[in-house]
Amino acid sequence: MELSKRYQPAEVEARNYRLWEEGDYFRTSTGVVRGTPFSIVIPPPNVTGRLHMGHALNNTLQDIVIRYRRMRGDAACWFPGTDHAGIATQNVVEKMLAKEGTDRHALGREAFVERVWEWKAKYGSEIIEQLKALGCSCDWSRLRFTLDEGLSAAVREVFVQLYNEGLVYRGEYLTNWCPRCSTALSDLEVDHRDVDGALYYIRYALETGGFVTIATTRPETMLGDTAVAVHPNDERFARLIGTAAVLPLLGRRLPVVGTEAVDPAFGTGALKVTPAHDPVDFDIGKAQGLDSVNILNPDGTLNANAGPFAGLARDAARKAVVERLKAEGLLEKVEPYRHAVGHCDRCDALVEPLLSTQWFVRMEPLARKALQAVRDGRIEFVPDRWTKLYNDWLENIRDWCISRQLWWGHRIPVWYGPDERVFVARSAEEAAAAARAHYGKDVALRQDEDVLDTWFSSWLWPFSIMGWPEDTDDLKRFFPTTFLLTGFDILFFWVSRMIMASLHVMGDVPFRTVYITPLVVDEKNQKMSKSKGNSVDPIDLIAEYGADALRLAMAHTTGKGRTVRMPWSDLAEGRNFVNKLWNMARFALMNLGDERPQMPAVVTELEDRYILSRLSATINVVAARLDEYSFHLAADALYDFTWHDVCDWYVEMIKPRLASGDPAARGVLCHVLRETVKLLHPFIPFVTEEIWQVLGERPASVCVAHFPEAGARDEGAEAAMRSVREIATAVRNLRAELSVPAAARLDVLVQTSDPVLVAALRDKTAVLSTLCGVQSWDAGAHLRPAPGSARQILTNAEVYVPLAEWIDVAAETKRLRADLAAAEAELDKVQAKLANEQFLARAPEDVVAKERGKEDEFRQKRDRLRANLASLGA
RNA sequence: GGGCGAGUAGCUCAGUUGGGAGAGCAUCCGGCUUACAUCCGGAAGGUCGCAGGUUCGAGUCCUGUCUUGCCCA
Repeated sequence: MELSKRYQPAEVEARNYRLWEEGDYFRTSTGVVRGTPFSIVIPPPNVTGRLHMGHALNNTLQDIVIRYRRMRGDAACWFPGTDHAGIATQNVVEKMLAKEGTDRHALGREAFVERVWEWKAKYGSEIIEQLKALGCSCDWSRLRFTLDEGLSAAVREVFVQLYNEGLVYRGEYLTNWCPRCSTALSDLEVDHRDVDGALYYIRYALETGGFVTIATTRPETMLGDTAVAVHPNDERFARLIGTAAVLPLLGRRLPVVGTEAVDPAFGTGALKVTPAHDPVDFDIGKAQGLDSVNILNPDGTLNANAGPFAGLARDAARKAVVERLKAEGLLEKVEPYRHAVGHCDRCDALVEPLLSTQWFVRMEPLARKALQAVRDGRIEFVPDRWTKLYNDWLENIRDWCISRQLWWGHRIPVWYGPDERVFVARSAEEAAAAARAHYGKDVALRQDEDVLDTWFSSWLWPFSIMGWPEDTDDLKRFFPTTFLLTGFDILFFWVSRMIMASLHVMGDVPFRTVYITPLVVDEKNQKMSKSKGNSVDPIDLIAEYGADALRLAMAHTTGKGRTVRMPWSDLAEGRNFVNKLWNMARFALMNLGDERPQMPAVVTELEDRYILSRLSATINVVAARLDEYSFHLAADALYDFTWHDVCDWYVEMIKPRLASGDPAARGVLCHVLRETVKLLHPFIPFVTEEIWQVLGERPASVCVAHFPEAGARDEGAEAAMRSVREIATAVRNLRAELSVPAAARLDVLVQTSDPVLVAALRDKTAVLSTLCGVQSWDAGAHLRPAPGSARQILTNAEVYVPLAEWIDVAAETKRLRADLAAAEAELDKVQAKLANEQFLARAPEDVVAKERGKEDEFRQKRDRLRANLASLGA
């Protein structure tokens, strides 16, 4: 058998993913009912997207869970798919058109949408391929896209249902408008950031004479002012209420109104009111019955209402307005001012509050059910601190603006009659029929031009992906899903909304457990993003370290914090670990040849008993940690077991037995390798599959093998091994401290009254000799060290090595004195505790007993050290 | 302004109901020992941010405070 000395991930990964696909192992049948259903729906990545570190993290963890469940015998199904991502995708294709020197308007709607589909056909599967490169074991036969016909039908169905229930409505409200994307946005899609701006103080003449000064951060919006507001209790201004001011530059008459919405402490205490362009002003306008003057075109330039400023872009308009005010002596002063400004989530353009007619979802009734589902435990967040954020958001929820002035997405299923009467229907035919019934004849209907917010399809994902509104086998079997894993950045966007939609539409939760992953950040704790230039391409990492290494790094860094640092050192560590495992397998196979020996009927050798006990312990730990989604702890346990227990001690200890062809050692080694490979498979699927294939095990792929079952622990063997390891370490330590040449063979004398240790040492003499470079051992209760022996004092034993030629008595004395000081300090601590009557009275018995045990140990060690110092003449 | 994280070895972080401070990397020393130098053996390194409190006992619980990050307004 020819196995490379170093593990070569690239070739192995491609070959084994092919093996999985050809074996159809990830496909979960609905026909044959086997195992408990365990389902996950993938957070659908954007079709335009490429894999980023967040995906690498999330999908690794999901894959670990699903592979683990599959091996446990559950009917594990991971539903994959992609999201049409309205704005993002449209932006990408528009950019492409711009390069061609054209734009979507020149193309027209139909041709444009056609182009996007072409684009999707060409590039939309890239991210799927990248998920495969990561090793994701999704059931690809169930791959869906949010714009598929079935999922679109779900969108229309829900829209119609909610409309009929009065939960979807149309109205003219102030919405967030992105002039660059030229569409309305929901509140969630606006990113508020503090920016350095200015506060402009502007004088508004009063009809009664004099003027009032107002302060604003957006002077150009004055063109849309329809009032001036002051606080009714503000002595400075109260008398003005009921009078009027004159809007500078345009001369519009502005009533002065009183409202408690004004903060007298901000600016001058007088507020300009622009109902069409500010949320606070909008509310004031409604309450006071003020006019609204919209001064913006959809592209962000000023419209005819801006008078002489019409046609200017926003920033140009601001400059022009400020210049004119200055020229007319109406600009009192300008102060630097830092304030939060809304930016478009997608393109980073400044968002404008704009009065427009949009479709909304009434959220409060949906939110109530969603809160209840988490409150009564039908849905659980891990870590559970996210519950609070979820509750806070839902308790203060605002209606959701769902219409988007885009072409790429689900067209709003609303048709208008000649008299603008609204027909909400699942299809044009259904709308036409409704219109016919209403008008008594066929009329031409016009469908709403807008599309729905992408999230309006994503929030149906857990059931639309299973074929709803059809009544499918998948829905019966896998809905509600078991587990959802995603980042906290879409807790509101997606997770909460799925819960709301599912409870309302399906009458059940969409999933039972939500695991919220940390966010991957860079060395400076900054969020990774392409625009910042600090993002890392996981595909590059896979090329450099291998997919398994990346996965192990992801699992290993995932604690319970809110962020994880880009795990550079874990990547190398993961690569090394995979290579270590690979070489362990290589070594085993070199020894086993073509045989796959059985375990011995009775396991007698200490190290065999030990490794089997450790294997059982590790199986239990890994299963328990995975069941509670503590990925890092599971990874730690695997790492320790494989590297230290198996490679460092077990394999080293059985080398002599393997050399002599001992069947027990061969059988146990084969068993341990097989079980370790299965145990590791969910984390590092590629290398474990490769080893599985070389082993020629059944079943034909490790991904459908049974997860290991823990046997009984053997505490005696574990304890004996601990002692033996301690002795070996003591000898090695002496060699290193005294710079004994590697080739020198030592004679070692272990004085101990522990019969188990004596027996173990006598039993393992040969092995220990190899491990520590020893030629002769003597162990017993009443041994006397030869003069000039170096010594290591352990709790239950003294290790003596005659090393007259390397020993420096002064140095030896110094070392022992340091050990003595440490032992005495520990003893003092324990004795102080035991002298404390409160402690004896109040601490639990087992704790007191443990302290007494420690006192005994430390005293023994101290006495041994004192005696040894005395014998050195110190 | 409100909320939520994080502050433990030089670095990155573990530390599961309060009961002997850990790992990896980096450093230093010694080794190409026949699976692996992506390796093996050994060592050094910490008043657990600070100040109080609860407790027989606090890295762990409570209060305050500082530093830092994120979310919401």
